[in-house]
Amino acid sequence: MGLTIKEVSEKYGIPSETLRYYERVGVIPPVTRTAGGIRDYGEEDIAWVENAKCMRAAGLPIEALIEYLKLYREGDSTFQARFALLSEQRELLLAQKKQLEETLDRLNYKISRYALAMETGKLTWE
Amino acid sequence: MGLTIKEVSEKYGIPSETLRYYERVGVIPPVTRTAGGIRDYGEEDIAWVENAKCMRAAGLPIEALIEYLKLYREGDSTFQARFALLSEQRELLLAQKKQLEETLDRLNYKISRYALAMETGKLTWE
DNA sequence: CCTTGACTTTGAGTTAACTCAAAGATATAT
DNA sequence: ATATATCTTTGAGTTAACTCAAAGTCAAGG
Repeated sequence: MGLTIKEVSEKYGIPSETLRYYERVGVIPPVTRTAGGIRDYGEEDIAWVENAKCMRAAGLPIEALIEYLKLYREGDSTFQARFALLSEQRELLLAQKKQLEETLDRLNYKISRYALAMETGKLTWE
Repeated sequence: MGLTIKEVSEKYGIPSETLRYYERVGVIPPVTRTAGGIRDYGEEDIAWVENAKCMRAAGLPIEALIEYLKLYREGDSTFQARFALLSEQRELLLAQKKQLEETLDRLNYKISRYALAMETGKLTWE
């Protein structure tokens, strides 16, 4: 009654191969199966997929996701380790964001100069 | 009177191999040389290195930098093309920034839940 | 029943951006 | 003069994260 792999693939724009790959290497837990052994993505499964998609889109390495899932499956004794893992990744993202902003500033400056240059026909300094 | 490749490498934390690679593929223009043919990075050369470092740190593809330099060396007739190129890259960075913020939100939420869980000993919902 | 899609395993291929190595020739600093 | 750094070219190796293909089996919908 859940979604097939194809449906999940289309809904989230993730190739079926990648979904299987994520499951195989442990980015997401084993997906619920039908009696016949076919993947039948339930709400939980989909939440994991969604999460993986979000984290990957921001550039978290697959290794971090794999490690997180591993800890998750080990139970409550890994709260601290999971907390540390997520905190570390947050630091990395914050650094990345800062870098992005720096680069955007530089890009904006250049772009504004080109806008001007295109009016006057020449770059006014540099 | 400028800097040697080693000095630039150390100053910017970019391996010498990468500096030569950037020059070879056209991420930066040919570097000034001594009479003996050894690279002698002047202010301009260094400005290009700095720029490449910044852009790469934000994830701009090398291809974009190569294309930019190619246009740059073609002269004033490419203002518009350069403007377009930079604008496109800016759009990509803005999208990336948005994604980063989304992911940070999700990460912060999770982290706060773990902080709570570590006090109380269990995850309070999910 | 038949077609279409899903399943598995295995292994190779791809892309970006380096990164390293080898070889032999010069150059520079002490 | 000598030790250390640079130079060139060429080509192979690396890493991450997929991506594709082959081969053969199985399941589900009409």
